[in-house]
Amino acid sequence: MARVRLEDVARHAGVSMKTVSNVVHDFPHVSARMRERVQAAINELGYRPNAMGRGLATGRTGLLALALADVTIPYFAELARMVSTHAVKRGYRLLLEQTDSSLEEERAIVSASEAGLVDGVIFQPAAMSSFEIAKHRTDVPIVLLGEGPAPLSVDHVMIDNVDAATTVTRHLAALGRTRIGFLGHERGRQTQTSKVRIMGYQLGLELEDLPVDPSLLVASNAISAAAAAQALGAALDAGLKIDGLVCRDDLAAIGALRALAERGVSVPDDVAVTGWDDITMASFTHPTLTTIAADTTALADAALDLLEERIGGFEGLGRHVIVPHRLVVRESAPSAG
Amino acid sequence: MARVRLEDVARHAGVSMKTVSNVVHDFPHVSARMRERVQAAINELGYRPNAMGRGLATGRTGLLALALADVTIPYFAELARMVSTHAVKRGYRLLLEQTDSSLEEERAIVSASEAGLVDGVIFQPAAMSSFEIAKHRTDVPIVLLGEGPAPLSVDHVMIDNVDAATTVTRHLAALGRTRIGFLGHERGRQTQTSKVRIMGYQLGLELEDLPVDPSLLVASNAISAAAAAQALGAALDAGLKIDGLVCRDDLAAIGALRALAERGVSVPDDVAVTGWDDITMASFTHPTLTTIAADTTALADAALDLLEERIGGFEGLGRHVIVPHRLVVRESAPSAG
DNA sequence: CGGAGAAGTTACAGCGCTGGTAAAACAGAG
DNA sequence: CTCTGTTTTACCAGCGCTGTAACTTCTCCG
Repeated sequence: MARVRLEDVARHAGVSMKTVSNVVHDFPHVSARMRERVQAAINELGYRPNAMGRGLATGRTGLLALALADVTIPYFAELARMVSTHAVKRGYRLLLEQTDSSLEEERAIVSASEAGLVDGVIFQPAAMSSFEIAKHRTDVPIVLLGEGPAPLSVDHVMIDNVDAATTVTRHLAALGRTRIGFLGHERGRQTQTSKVRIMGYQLGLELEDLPVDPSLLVASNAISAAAAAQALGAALDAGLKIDGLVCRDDLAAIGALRALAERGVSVPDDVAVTGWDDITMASFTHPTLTTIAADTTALADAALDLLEERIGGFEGLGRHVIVPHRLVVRESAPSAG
Repeated sequence: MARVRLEDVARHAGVSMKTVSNVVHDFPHVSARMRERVQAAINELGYRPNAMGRGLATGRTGLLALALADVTIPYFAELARMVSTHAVKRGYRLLLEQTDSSLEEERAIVSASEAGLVDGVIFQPAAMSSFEIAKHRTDVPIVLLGEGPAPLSVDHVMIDNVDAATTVTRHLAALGRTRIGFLGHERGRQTQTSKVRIMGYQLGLELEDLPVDPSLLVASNAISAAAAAQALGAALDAGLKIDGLVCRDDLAAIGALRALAERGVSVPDDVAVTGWDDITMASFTHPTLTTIAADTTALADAALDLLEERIGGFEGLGRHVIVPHRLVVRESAPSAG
């Protein structure tokens, strides 16, 4: 089973390499008889085109990189699935890169120490600033995802986080909640995601004439249910009084449910809770989670659209695409009335 | 910012291409002065080695494919994370391929219509039989994951599923449960995973002198909490009586918790429930899940070890590696006594 | 101070494929 | 039966890099 090359097929079929190449790619201007003859040779020899050879010759690899913090974060897993599925439909395959939100890893993604491997990059930054992205960026086409900063020259797809956070906060207010907390942002330096969501939360409070009280903000040590449960538990034990809770993401909300349950606090009666992302699990928590759902299909599609245009040679300024989101109401914060 | 090639650097530094290549790869036998001079040229020109070129020349790409059904299934997400992390440590990057358990997609993975793109494949089959794998397989190094069938010629890493299922079943029996059900296998044609877990479940029942009753097996329409909840709910409503429940995986267990909660059945008092996989969420369900935890670090490492040997040229028969697992006891099925 | 051996550097031939273009084959018209 | 116009096929030059082997320059010892 030695490696079979294009040339071997050509010789075997008694035609030129280019003709075989044309057959492989289903190019026009190949007579039916010729096509048949070549195909027979291909099958007979078990020929498999070599992606590297083609890649070198065409300058394309058909690979896209998807860079995100951690695939085990359910939202990212769902994002990866969406992007992968849609990418495959468009003839690309997906390279998975995890950054663990580390600045160093993110820099490596953006500055692409190796050229030619991927045709484009879809990147959800967590640590890098807009300035850093602009500074380290090479000329590999890239599309940014999420609420992070985007340099003017880079395409960007996101949902309107401030609006969503405002919506969710007002939803709690409509339930008559007046001491509405926020859970799950980072202690210390915050990701842009946390910042804009807190911004929307505050705006919601203001619109409802509720006091904005910094002591209602409960930071967490990590993006995980465990860290959120621990953080909220500690805050409650220290005397925090709330009757509503906006969580930065569903994982934080799940942690909150746990911390509240352990302390005999009823959800939603004593405290109404909302999540963010509408991960699959949000329908299976106890109680089920009211949450913000981004349209991830539209997100993946938009990102790929922009990226393909860049790959195709578009060189204009960065485009910013806002993708729809909606509030999914479940048990943890039911509708008013 | 035109593309800079190795040759450009060589010319700029006044040396041969090979010397530049040696510097890039930190090869020995390059004098410090030379190294410095070349490095300066590299920096000055902003040279990035081209992966395709190197790939063609060396026959290696540094890419591995990880093929699994669906990354949004939490166990697979955790697997992907592990494999990716360990692969990166070894100098590889990971291509993510989702098969959705479809026979066609799985065949495409195994028969690799394109050569040269990945150095090896790690594949968790769901639909393909051992015979099919052997039949479609090309000579790309491959390692199989999971309890599925493996042809004699192919390497394989798994945990001892029968033993684990027996353990978990006996754990429930030790709690005094006598009507122990099984939830979450496929309706109709079952995956090998389901088969071996049911096998271990039955063995456990037999060892405990409990009756093996087919009506205690509750099949589900999909690997998801929703499908499992629906299936168990229907069974309960139809009169199924159980006091213990072995679930095929944590998702099924989460669905079971939901179905039971909705019917006012207390877990673990009325029904003790166990999951499988120890996904992160298993610590945050209500109640928390007793479950089987595979050593995924060992799994990823073993798979990569085998694969690297194959990539290195090993051509012996398929090796089978069993990786450890353990029972993690939490609230849904606490320890006896 | 000459020569053997080590250290450092270079030239060159591909790796497998495709794009552009030249050449050949063929068909139709006069 | 020749000539033009079109379709089909073949040739060639790389794409960017590395492995091999050969060459040049040092270094050290007798």
